[in-house]
Amino acid sequence: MSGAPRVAIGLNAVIVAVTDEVPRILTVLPRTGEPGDPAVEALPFGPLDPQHDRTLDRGLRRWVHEQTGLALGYVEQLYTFGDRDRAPRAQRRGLREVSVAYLALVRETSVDDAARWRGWYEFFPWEDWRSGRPGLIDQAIAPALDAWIGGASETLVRQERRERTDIVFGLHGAPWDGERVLERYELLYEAYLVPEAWRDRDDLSGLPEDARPAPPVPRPEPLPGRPMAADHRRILATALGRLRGKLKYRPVIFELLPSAFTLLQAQKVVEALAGVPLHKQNFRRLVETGGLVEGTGKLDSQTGGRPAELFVFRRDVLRERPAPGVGLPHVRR
Amino acid sequence: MSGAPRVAIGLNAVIVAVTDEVPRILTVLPRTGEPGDPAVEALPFGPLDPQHDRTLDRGLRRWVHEQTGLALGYVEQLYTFGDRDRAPRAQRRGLREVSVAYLALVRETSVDDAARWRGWYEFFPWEDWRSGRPGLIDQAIAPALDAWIGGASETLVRQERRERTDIVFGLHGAPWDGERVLERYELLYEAYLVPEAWRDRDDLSGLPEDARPAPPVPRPEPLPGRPMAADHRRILATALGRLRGKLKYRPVIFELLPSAFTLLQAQKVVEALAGVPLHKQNFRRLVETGGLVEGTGKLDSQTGGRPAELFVFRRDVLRERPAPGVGLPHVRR
DNA sequence: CCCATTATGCTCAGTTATAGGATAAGCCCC
DNA sequence: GGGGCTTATCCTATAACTGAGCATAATGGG
Repeated sequence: MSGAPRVAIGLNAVIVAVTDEVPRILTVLPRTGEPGDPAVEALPFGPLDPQHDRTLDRGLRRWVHEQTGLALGYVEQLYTFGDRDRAPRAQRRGLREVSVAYLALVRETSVDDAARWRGWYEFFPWEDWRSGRPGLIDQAIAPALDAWIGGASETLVRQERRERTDIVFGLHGAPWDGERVLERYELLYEAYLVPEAWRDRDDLSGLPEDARPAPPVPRPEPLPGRPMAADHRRILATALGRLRGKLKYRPVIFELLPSAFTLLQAQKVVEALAGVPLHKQNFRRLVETGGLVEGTGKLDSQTGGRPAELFVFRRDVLRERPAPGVGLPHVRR
Repeated sequence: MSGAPRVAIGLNAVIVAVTDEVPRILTVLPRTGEPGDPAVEALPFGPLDPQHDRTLDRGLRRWVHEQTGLALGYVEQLYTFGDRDRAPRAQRRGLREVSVAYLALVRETSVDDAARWRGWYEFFPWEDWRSGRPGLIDQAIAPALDAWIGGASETLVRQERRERTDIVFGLHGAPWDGERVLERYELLYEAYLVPEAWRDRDDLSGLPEDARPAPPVPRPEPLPGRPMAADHRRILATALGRLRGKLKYRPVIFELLPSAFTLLQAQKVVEALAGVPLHKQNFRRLVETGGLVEGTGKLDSQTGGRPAELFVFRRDVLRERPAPGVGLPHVRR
C-alpha cells in the first residue's frame, strides 16, 4: 500500500422505476475500467462537493442531474458502505472509499446515453417469485450451497452454514422472507458463487487476507445474475430489501406511479418490487379502505376488458394514519 | 472560511441501556468546548482509522472500548449525517464533518469517568407517554408552535406549518406516531424552540445564510429538554425513532435484557423505549405465542407479589418466522 | 349476440388484536 | 393463620383484519 491511506467520501444512487411491470434501476458504464476487464456496469456515483453541497442528498441530486439528466424526486438515504475491502482498486491506490448510498424513486423517463435502465431481477434472478418459486433456487442455488456447506471441515461450521442457508433462502421448511435480499447476496458472496467474490479476491492478492476463509476447491460455477462493479450489487441488494420493507408501512409506490392510475397498475408495481403475486380483490380492499387512494370518476379503457376507474393518491392519509402502507402477505408453504 | 474545505469522517455512537424502567444513553463531556460555553454533553465520537479499521463498525467498537471501557454487542448503523451546517464549529475551521451514526444496545454497566448514563427522555420529555399524554405538549409545545405558525406572514406558509405540527405532534385530531421522533425535534428546531437552533445561528453568523428563515421575534422561551453538542440531539432523535420502529419487527429487546428475565421486565423495557404503556396480558400472549421466549421453570420471587417465571429468548424464532417482533398497539383516540 | 377479459362488489371462514374478568401464589401485617 | 395487598397467569368475549373465492358488471372482438 502506498503511504498512509486517505479517506474519500462519495455518493451512490440506486434509482428505481417500474415500467411494464418490470422494476428497473439506472446503471452507468464506468470509464475507469482496467484494461482487459469485461464491461461491468456500476451504480451512478459521484463525489460530494464539501463546499457547495449543503446536504448530502443535494449533492446527489446535483450530479445525478449532471450525469444522467434526471431530476430526482423522492430520495432516501440507504446505508453507508465503508468496508476497507469494498473497493479493492481504490484501496490499492491508498484510498479508503466510504460511500453513502441513496435510494431514489422516479417515473421512468429517457436518460442520457451514458446511463441505461436495467431490470432489477437481472441482478437477482432468485428474488422474483411472481410466477412462483424460481426454479433456479432448487436447481442451482441449493445444490451449490450444499457443496459449500459440505466444504467446511468442522461440524460446527457446517451446522452454522446449514442453519444460515436455510433461513435466508427458505430451505428445509423455513419461510421465504422477501426482505432478506442482502443476506442472500452476502451468503452467495461468501460461498464464492458470485463473480464478484473471485474478482475481489484477485484484486486483493498480495494484501493481507485476515481471516478470510479459503475459497472452495474446485471452483464452483457462478450463478446466473449480472455482476456489478465494486460492491454495487451489495448496495443494490440493500436497496431492494429496504424498499420491500418500506412498502408495507409507507405509501411509497405512489412515487413510482403516474398521478392517476388504475388499481391494477398500482398492484403490478407493488408486485414487481415485492416479487410476489397479490390477491387482486384484497389489494383493492386494502388501498381503498385504508384511505390511500380516492377515485376520480374517470375511466381508463385501455384495459382490454371492463374499463377501470382512475385513482389518485390521497395525501391526507399521511395525516390520518401513522403508518399507511400496502401490507404484503407472507409467502406460505 | 480558511481555504478549500476538507472532508473528515467520524463515527458517532448512540449507546442504549434500560435500567429501572428508564431508557438511558451514554454521553461524554467533550474536552473541546469553547471558553465560556456551558458544559453541553455529546455523544461518544471517534475517528475512523482508514488503515486499520476493517469495517466502520469495528472502528466504532475499537474507540468506544478505548474511551468508555464498554465492549459493544449489538450494533447497527443508523444514519449518516453530513449537512454542511451540522457542526458549525468544525465548519469554521474549514472542515466538512461527515459522521456515520450507530445504534448500540447494551446491558447497563458502570463506565469510565469520562462517560455517564443519561435518561433518554431528559432530552425529549415530550416523547414519554407512559403516564399518558405529557402535559408539556398542551401547556408549552402547542402554544409555542401556534406562535410560530402565526409568525409566518403568508397564508400558505401558515397552512403548511399548521398541517405539519398537527401531523407530527398529533394535534387537532391527528394520531400520535411514536416513531416520528426526528420530525418532532426538527420541527422544534426550525421553530427556534430548542437552544441548539439559536446556538447554531450564532455560530454561523458571518457565513452566508442561504434561505434560512428569519428567527421569530420576540425570542421564544426554549422548551424543557437537555440540549447537546453539535447535531447530537438530532442523532439521538433518529436513534429513538428507529429503535421504536424496530421493536415491532425484530426481537431487539433481548439485547437489553439479562439472559433470564420475567415477562414484566421485558414488558417494561419495551414500554420504556416505545414510550407507551402496554396491556400486560396481551404482551404476554404476544411474546409467548409468537415463540419469542420460553419458560425456564425457575421463578423470580423479587416481584412483590406472586413469583414470576423466568424466561429466556428463543433464538430459534429467527429461523421460524420472517419478522418476529413484539408489536406495539396503535395509540387510539 | 356470444365470448374472452378485466373490474368491481360481496361473502365467509379463519386468524389476530383489544380489553377485561377471574383465579393463583406469593408477601406483610395483625 | 387469615385478611388484604400485590403481581402472575389463565381465559373469554368481542371487534378487526386477512386470505380466498364466488358473483356480477362493463368493455371489445369475432
